[in-house]
Amino acid sequence: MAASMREVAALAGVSMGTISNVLNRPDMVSEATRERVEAAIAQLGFVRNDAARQLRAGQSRMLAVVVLDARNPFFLDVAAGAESVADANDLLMVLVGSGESEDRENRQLRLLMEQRVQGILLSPVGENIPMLDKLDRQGTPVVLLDRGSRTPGRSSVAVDDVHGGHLAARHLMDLGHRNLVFVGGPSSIRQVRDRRAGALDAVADSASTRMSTIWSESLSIEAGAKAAGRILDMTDTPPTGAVCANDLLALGVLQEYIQRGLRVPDDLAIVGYDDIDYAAGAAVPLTSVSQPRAELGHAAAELLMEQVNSQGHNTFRQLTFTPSLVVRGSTDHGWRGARA
Amino acid sequence: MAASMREVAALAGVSMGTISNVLNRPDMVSEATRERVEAAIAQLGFVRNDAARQLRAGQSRMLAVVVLDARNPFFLDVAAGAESVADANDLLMVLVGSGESEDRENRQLRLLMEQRVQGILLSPVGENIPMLDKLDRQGTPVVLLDRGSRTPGRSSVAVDDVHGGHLAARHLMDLGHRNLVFVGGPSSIRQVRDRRAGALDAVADSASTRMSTIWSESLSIEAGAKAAGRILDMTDTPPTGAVCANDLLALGVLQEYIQRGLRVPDDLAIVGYDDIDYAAGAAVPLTSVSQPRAELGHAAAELLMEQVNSQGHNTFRQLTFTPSLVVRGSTDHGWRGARA
DNA sequence: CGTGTCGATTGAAACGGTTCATTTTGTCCT
DNA sequence: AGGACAAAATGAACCGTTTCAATCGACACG
Repeated sequence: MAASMREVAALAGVSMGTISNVLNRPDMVSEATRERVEAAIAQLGFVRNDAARQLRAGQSRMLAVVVLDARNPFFLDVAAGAESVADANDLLMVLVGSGESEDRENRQLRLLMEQRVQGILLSPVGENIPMLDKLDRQGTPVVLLDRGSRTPGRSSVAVDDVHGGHLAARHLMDLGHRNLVFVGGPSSIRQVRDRRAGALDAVADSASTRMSTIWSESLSIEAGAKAAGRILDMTDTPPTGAVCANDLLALGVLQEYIQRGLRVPDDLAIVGYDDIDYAAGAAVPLTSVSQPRAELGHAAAELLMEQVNSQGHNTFRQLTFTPSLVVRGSTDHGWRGARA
Repeated sequence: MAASMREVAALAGVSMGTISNVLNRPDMVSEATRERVEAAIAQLGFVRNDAARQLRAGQSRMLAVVVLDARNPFFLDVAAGAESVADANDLLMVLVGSGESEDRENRQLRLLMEQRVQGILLSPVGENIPMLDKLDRQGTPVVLLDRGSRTPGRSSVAVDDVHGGHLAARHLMDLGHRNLVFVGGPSSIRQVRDRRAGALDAVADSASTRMSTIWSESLSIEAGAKAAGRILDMTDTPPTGAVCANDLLALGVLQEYIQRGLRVPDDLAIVGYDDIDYAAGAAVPLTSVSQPRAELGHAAAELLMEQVNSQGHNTFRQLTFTPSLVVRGSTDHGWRGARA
């Protein structure tokens, strides 16, 4: 059913080599021949078989982004950043979600390895990834996303989560809050630990400021709503400001407060993390620590292409981005947002 | 660098055919040989080259989902439904976002065609897709997502948007609203037109009910906020209920109302469409028309596998799902949601 | 001891492109 | 007309796997 190069060659009355030249180095072919070949291609509806091409070339024209949670808007924005690089190199960028399961992640990485993808941008589920060794032996470049890598033989792109946590807590302290609470979890996630550490660090600057921690089960809206209930139970020293490990948690806390007729930021000032689009769109727009999402993806993809192109003597690099704070209504009572 | 089957065969002291059998039909080889081969595979870190495999087999082990907007939670849920089918068939499901650009869609479809993917689930940007002809000629199965197809020679999975629109308007009418407004756009999008038509149909049942339309530029939160301003400008016959073409618009309207100190549903009852997770998480949880998102993806993937497996005499089918209404606080004042 | 059977293994031919050394064609100059 | 040289086109080897007819070895039976 699918026409092959051989048939195109027969129809156009040329050799297969010429067809290949028309496809890959058009200027090496005379005008007349090229037109004849192109007509034949159109007539037969020929589509180049990339399997055969990559069998010879040794690698495919795909770049894969494997993320922890394909539904988290943060990762989607990161992927969008990577896509611009893929476009520029005429590669197909493909998004694969591991759905927080290590088994799935392994299976998907295996399949991608078998595809001989050009490279993988990986935001891993767990701390140590046995599959990485296999990928290395196989020669598939990998760049770690959103996680600093300790090993020098690997490129990674990350955001300084400690600094981000610091910014969030500092902002609340600058507004006069002296009794803070950190909402996040599970503690097995590195990002959560780092952000908390940063906040604690900021709090340590002021002798009069305290920060407690509420460990949530996950990083979802529901977990945030539950956490709000536990904040309200802290009647002896009620917090006036909350630092949340991500925006979904923050949205959950916000929702629960409003549901109970309380006011934000009057009763509780809330800072989120990631600055996802839904943060600005909340009923009380969320102050959030903003990560350069697209730039993150872009930089990671660039590092990947660097590895792809520098066969042999790779230069690995660890990039760290700096987050910034976006102030909105959930902390600043007088805030009037600019509307796009 | 990457070990090939030939090397494994040499190390294990068997022929390539045997290696292939160990990989694909393990029970055809003797225990002793299999163990020897497996040891060799492990030692060399051999990974099967799918390019060569698919060159022989004629198709790859990938299934692609190409969606209009990879950031819309609705499509992500649909993709998750399709993924379960991919898993069951040991296929790699891959998500590709066309970012609402027809050029990109074309480019990506071309690259996928070259990959000889098993099939494509497509939620197209425009109304007519020239690339479909090429895919057909090439023999790549395609199932249209979220859009009924008029042509009998093609499978599709869609939701009855007219019915959904009807449900939304009917619900508001049942609550006593007699002055409605539909918010949606651009009108070039089929889903928007169908949902509006359904709502108009419901309104036609009651002589005392009216519905006007506000055409928005896009289906985003920002567009919803703008639309809210225009609703508030309708001072002669102020609407008391709004039917929105999707949840993002509804969230925008909601946000703007609350921002201005108005109350939902008291000042305006709002119905959204899609029932994305953020709908339930809004400050005033959104009543929404719920589509069976995961089932949609699941069914579409099943239809695709059907086409893949029934070489030759394909039986195409057009499936239509029925949406349902989920009532929450944005229309029902007395609503007290169950919290998970 | 020959013969038949059956499971395990082999070896070589595909699959559809790309590549590159080689041959053919075309042009220009003397 | 002949020779030199560049441009254009050729054709066969190669990439790594799968497949299948052919072969091998072991064992049972007459």
